[in-house]
Amino acid sequence: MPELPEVETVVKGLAQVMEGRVLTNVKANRPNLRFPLPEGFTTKLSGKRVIRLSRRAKYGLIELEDESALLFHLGMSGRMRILPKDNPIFEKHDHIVFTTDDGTIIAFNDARRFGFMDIIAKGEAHPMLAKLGPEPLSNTFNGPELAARLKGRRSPIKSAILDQAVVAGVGNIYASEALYEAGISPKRSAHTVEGARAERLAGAIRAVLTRAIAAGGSSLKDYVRVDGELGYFQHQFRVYDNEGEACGNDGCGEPILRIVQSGRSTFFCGRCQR
DNA sequence: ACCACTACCTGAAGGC
DNA sequence: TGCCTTCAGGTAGTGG
Repeated sequence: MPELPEVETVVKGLAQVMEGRVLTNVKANRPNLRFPLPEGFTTKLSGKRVIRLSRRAKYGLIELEDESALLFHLGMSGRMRILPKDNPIFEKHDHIVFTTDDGTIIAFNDARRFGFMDIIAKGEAHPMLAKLGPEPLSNTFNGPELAARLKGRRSPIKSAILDQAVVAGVGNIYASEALYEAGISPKRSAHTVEGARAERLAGAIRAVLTRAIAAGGSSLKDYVRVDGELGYFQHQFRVYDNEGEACGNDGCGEPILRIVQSGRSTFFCGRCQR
């Protein structure tokens, strides 16, 4: 589920309850998520003060006072839940539980366990962050930057923008949404997206992600829902999961199509996207 | 280097 | 009611 906007919303929500607080207790209810938890996971975190929360691509970072950091990825089904202090109710798949010095309990819940966590030591770079492409919301991300990374690629553009080395943080939903907004067919060969077309796609990626983050921030009270769920809000998708619905572009109305590319669903308008 | 495919794991939804 | 199949928003690893 979580793509860049969801992770951003989760990070903002976690910041509200974690920043400046000490992790008085960290509990792992199992030894592994997608990967084994690192040696000494809970003891390396316990007693440390959280300095700030940040995000890179779809990764969240909990930065600690000793300049180490907890890196987390939500995978497909990962959620962060802030439990009510007076009556914390745990659920199935609450794998990692954090307690802060003001008694707040945060549970990482992940049914499918495609998510993972790791600890980055002071001064080290994490290998999973090393290969990432540009942040789509940074001011260095633009048409020429995108075109340069698509150069020589013969795969469909939809598959190419799912590659985190091309642009970091776009997932299956926003790939379809951005291509629709840019009027580019998901089947178009990636290397033909250059010049004005690449500029349009870079702008569409930025716009779609920005809108999704805004929807998270405005429909959640400061990113934390009353039930404690972070980052999951009502999306308004224009094509994703809308197979057969009428295209909403002025004067179109063609049914939205669904195809499979690299084993993943793609939704698009066969008339508006070329 | 690139690209398609598989594996990882659980749960929800649909067909019968 | 239950059994079976298919699908799900991610990414590392493999082999062509």
